[in-house]
Amino acid sequence: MKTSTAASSNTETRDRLLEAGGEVFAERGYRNATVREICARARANVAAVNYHFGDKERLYEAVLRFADRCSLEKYPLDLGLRRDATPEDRLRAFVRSFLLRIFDEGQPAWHGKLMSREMIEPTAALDRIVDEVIRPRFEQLQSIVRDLAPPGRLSAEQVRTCASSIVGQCLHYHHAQAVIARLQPRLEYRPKEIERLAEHVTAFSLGGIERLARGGRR
Amino acid sequence: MKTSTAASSNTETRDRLLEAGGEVFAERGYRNATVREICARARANVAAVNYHFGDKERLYEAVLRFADRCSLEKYPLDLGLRRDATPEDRLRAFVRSFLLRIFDEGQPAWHGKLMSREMIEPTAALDRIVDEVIRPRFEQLQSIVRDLAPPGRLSAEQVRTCASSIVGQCLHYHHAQAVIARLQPRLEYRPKEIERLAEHVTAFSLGGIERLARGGRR
DNA sequence: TCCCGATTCAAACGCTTGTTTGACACGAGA
DNA sequence: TCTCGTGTCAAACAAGCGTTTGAATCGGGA
Repeated sequence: MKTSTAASSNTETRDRLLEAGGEVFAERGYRNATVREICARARANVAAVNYHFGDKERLYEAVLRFADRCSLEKYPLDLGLRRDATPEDRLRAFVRSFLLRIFDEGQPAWHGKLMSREMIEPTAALDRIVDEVIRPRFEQLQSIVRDLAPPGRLSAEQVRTCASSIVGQCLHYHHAQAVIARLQPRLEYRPKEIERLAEHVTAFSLGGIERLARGGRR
Repeated sequence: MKTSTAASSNTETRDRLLEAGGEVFAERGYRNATVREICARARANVAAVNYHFGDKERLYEAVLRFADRCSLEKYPLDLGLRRDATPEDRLRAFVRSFLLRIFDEGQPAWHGKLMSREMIEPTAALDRIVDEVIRPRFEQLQSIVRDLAPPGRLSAEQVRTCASSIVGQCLHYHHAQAVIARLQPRLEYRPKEIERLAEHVTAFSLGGIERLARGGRR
């Protein structure tokens, strides 16, 4: 029966597997995550994944969809801005939201980490993720970039590479954490540092777009 | 005996293992690379790695050192510039060299790929790599950034984050290849495209530094 | 009370991994 | 010619992986 009974300790096993799966997949990536560790964290038997989801891959897909739902609630696509926000504010909000999602340690902390994992170590789920999650956000960023330059000053390719440059900067701080920590010890990613980072990436990118819109070499 | 004999088919097994190891480690990362595939590509027995290097990890270390040596020959630290090159030219040369190393398909094509792997999926070798390879290049980039702004206009932290932004942009095009290919089909990384990419990253970053050096928000 | 479907569990399966083993081949030095 | 060190090889090993199995457990409806 689906109704919660005394047999299941509070939350259903299925839900605990989704939660534990999110954690472990985000930490280790799909391939290096083990079903055994996920089940251990969910306080479930090794066979639980296969019983509830079929196999490891379909658990992963379920985790991704679950993460999407949670994340869209917490970080809506409109970034919580008013319709008449300036392009500059929209860029700032985009970058802030991006960084917060990646470094989030809160409830479903792992959505951003799962996405950034998937970008560098793709699985069979990548096609769907690109279509449903990444492309919409990327289009949104491109439209912000377009609005930041006088009309017609940036080619379609320039808009695209600018957007890539912005995304690349944000992801770098997460991917290369191990290296950055060694290059600059005693750096922590507390909320305050993330705000400074967001401010830096925003300003740096505004400068980059500005210069490209100015055209030519100098 | 070390002297080449009729028994070894042309190049020594040890050398072929280094070469094959470089390829496979660069393609799959340390963990997902298998000794069996490396040995197969090197046309050697499965036991060859353990005989010549002790274990997989020490083969990896040997591959890294080997790659370092090859790479330093092809891409010298001075970037082949004259002493009186402008900071702008030095940045352009740095970015170009960085991208070429990552996308290189030539002889020891895998040095850049190995480094970029190590940054996002560190192994026990990371500490040494940061000290001997990454930190020197990063200091070099920071000094370029400093020279691009009027003296005293950028804080030490700003110089550091600018350098990170530049590195992040370059690495992104490599790490996120799978996603970028889906966002923009029929994109190839031929030498010509890499030059355009280098020009973009350079210009974008010059704009970013410029704006930050100008100070304040706008 | 009995039975049934849903769920959990320990144990095992088949596979891949890195590593070890012992036999074998071969050129050089005595 | 015999011996020895170096290198190669097929085969096996132990450990870890995802998955399967068949029995045990439990509540609710007949």
